Amino acid sequence: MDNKSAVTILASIAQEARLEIFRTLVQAGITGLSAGSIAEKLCIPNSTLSFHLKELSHAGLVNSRQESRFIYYSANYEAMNSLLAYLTKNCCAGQQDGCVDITTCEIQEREAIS
Amino acid sequence: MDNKSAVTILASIAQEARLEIFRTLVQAGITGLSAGSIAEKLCIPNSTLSFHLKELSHAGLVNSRQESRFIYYSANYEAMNSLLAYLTKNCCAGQQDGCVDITTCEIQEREAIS
DNA sequence: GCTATATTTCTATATTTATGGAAATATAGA
DNA sequence: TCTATATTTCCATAAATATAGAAATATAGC
Repeated sequence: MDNKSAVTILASIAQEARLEIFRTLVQAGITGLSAGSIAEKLCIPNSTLSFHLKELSHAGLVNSRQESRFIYYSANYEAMNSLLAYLTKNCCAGQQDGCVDITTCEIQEREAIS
Repeated sequence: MDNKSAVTILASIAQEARLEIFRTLVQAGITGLSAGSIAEKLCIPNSTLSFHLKELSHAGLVNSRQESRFIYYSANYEAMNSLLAYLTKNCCAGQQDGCVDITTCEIQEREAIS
């Protein structure tokens, strides 16, 4: 991850409609949702949604796959992961004085097991 | 955290100069850096830097404090934390199929102890 | 109060971005 | 091939954002 691609990714979700779309996809899981069902769920006109999905795809934050006449969009979790790691990289220069404490599902899972 | 404030925060770092400034502050720790030293370190004209710092402050991503003639800017780790939590909230609808795995310094610390 | 230093505000220009209707382009079943 | 459905592209307009020089505003030491 470098500055430019992080900016592209951040810009892709620095917009109300797109952030809503992205979070919907994050919650939808790897199967994702079709463009039409996103449009319906979030009340976004098709052409506008298409524009936003293109922005998200272009940034690499969402993946898409065709299935019959439908195109399914899904969150790219690896990209999200890389972005968050980039933002917090070398946080506090290695000191632990107030740093981020993110616990997402994989970590919750790991801790539940141990 | 809601959609609007997340967008404000994301927009504040969805710009090359500001992302660089923010990451510099994240790495600088709670003491932060003076406006002048940021300008010098990143080769950004004062007026431009001032504009960007205002954006970051307004979004709540950085704090500032006056110390003699200097103004020190520092990362707001709580705000960063909230943002990352918002982005990954209810990730994969509770399933663990490819989710984010962020481990920042507090977690590293906790794991090093245990 | 004067001077030097630190930072911000003002200003104008250039650039990028968001919106949604209408038309165009796929895809697949009959 | 015809038709219905799904999605994207085209387009024009409106709005927001980035840039940096010059001027203005703090702050502190003498």
